[in-house]
Amino acid sequence: MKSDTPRFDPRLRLDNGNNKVFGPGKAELLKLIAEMGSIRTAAKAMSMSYNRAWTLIRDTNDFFTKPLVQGNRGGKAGGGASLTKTGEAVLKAYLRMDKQCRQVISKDSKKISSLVK
Amino acid sequence: MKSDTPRFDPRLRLDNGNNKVFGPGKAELLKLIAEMGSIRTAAKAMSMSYNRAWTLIRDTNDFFTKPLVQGNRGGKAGGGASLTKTGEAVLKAYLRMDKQCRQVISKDSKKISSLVK
DNA sequence: TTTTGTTATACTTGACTGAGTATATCGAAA
DNA sequence: TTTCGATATACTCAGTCAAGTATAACAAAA
Repeated sequence: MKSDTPRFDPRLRLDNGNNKVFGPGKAELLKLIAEMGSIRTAAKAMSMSYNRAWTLIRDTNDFFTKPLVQGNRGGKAGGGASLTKTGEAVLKAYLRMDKQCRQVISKDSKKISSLVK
Repeated sequence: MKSDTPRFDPRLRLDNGNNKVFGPGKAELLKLIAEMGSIRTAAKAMSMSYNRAWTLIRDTNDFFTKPLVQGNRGGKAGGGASLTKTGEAVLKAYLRMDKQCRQVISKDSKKISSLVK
């Protein structure tokens, strides 16, 4: 049973007034880095330039009291990146929020979607 | 008890692939139009140009099977705008979703926010 | 000490987007 | 029939943001 009717997407964003501290994009990026162990590979998986990904991570690391991503240069494989404990905690909490939101909006989301062309 | 710690904002967006069909901006605009009875006044209240507001409404009306906003030209007051039944229904459902999301994310939102500089 | 593939960083360019501007349209009331 | 303040619509312009490009730094292994 597949539905191609568009549904609401809860885009949870944390903003500090001037900057987009954390949102769905950074969450997805963190998730992919955790899975793949590389900023470069994660960026490619999102069809995002490495530059953009790196900039997002640099900013993210700056916004929090402790960095969320740790990068490692050199070595046989050239290097890699992984989530810190803090990064894992933030990602986990974010994913939980996202899931819960999708659950509570389900009914109204369908209702509104049914009125869309 | 006021807290100036930034919190997550659930930005519920309905997307049809190419277009942002409905989201927090249009919801706010509809809400203000309902309250004020005018696109112009509502736009000003959001520090938004009338043009921008009108364009958003035109698109919104196009996206749905029935228009959400009805504009009236002429008359003593020059005209005005109001929500249709559909518009009221969509806005009401959206606001309900928004409220429920804020409730379910409360705990995790605080948790993540506490890690922000 | 050369190779390798990644992270780290600066700079330039092009596309998108909203603001601004201008103008036409409308219809009730004066 | 003139006025009035709003809706309705088409343009142009500037600022923002991401993509692209280029290059340095790095450290383990061959």
